[in-house]
Amino acid sequence: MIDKLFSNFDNYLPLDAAEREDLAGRVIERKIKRRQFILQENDVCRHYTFVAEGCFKKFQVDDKGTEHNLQFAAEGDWLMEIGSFYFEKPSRVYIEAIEPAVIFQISRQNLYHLYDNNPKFDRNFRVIVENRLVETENRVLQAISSTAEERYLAFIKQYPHLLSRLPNTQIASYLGITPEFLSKVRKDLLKK
Amino acid sequence: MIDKLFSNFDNYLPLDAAEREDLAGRVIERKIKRRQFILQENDVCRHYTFVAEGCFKKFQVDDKGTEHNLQFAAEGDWLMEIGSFYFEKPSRVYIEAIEPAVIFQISRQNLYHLYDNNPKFDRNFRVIVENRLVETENRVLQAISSTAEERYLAFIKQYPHLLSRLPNTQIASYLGITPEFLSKVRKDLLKK
DNA sequence: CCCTCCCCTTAATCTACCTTAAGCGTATTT
DNA sequence: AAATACGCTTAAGGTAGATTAAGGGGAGGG
Repeated sequence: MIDKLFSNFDNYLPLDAAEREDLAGRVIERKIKRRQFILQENDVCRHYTFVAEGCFKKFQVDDKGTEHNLQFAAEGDWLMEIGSFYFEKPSRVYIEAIEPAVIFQISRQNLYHLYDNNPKFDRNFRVIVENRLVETENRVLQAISSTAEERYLAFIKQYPHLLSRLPNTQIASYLGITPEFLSKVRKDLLKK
Repeated sequence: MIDKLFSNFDNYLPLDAAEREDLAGRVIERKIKRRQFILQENDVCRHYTFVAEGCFKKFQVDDKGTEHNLQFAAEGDWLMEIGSFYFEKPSRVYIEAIEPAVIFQISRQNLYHLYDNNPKFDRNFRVIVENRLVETENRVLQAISSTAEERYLAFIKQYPHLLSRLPNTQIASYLGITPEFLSKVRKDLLKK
């Protein structure tokens, strides 16, 4: 299972045998049940999480109790609350498993160890964060400039593998609309 | 003027004399006029930009020709199109000066040189990107969960120094609403 | 295997926000 | 100093999307 973690780095700067060993000694493998939380509001986010199997949602809850999905993460994705992780501040988000999952987690201490001892890790984790930033800026743009229908079509295009695995209520929350309205959007699209 | 660049790093890991010298030799100082572009759509973003004086907007233009502001950057802020910069892809955004400005720019090559030769730069630029990510995720959350009035109030709170310097049309574009509706929001707030 | 809790959908009413159009004041340019 | 462009506002009418309420189907957990 840890091979999935290793091969994730092949997308960036691949790891050699020694680096894989170093990494393997610094991550913890965990099995997570459906609906289990790996981060709750007000807790400090103490790990970078790599998803080897399963699917998570990262979301915030407003004063009315409504959830707002900020990110989905499935196999091969990284997941963290970056502000909480680096500054050890209480998290404002929850991270919850949507499916049974297997993850690898690395602590801040161990991550810094990797950064300090090998520039390749440094570069790799930089690119991981940069990719998240690109994705997130795209979302801001879509949110301020596109209709719900356009955003739904963009979601389908960008995350086809998630479409069949997520209930529409979760997708609606991600798109920033109500499940009822997503239902209407989907119906209107079928007519076309 | 370059002292503003140096002292920006005091927010993270401060630079010593040798590091300042190294950095100074690798940045270019430029004076930018009002309405001048430092990045246009389809050009590759070749620099990280530090704003020492003045103010910029980073925006995207949709098919109807409408501008959508993704970021404002004033004194002490960093500015780049990260996807274009690292992957040398054509930019989808414009960066334009709203006021006459003085900036320092560093090329990818020189930035990598700093990364490779001193972990402190590495760490500093990582934090700069991480902070952008935190800010951008906040914006996504606001966009999908708050009303225009709430977003306007949050903007005032987060960027009070920008409020008096930006025309309301630009703020409206940042908030994802029309100038006419922002005008109404402001009127309604005054009544309260 | 049953029960309960999700999840999806439809439809009516309501509201936040957009569009268009027009008028006015103040910078910027010539 | 005139000309022009730009920014702010108001208001009427229109649309995207929220809210509320209700019913039916399917899956997970006991």
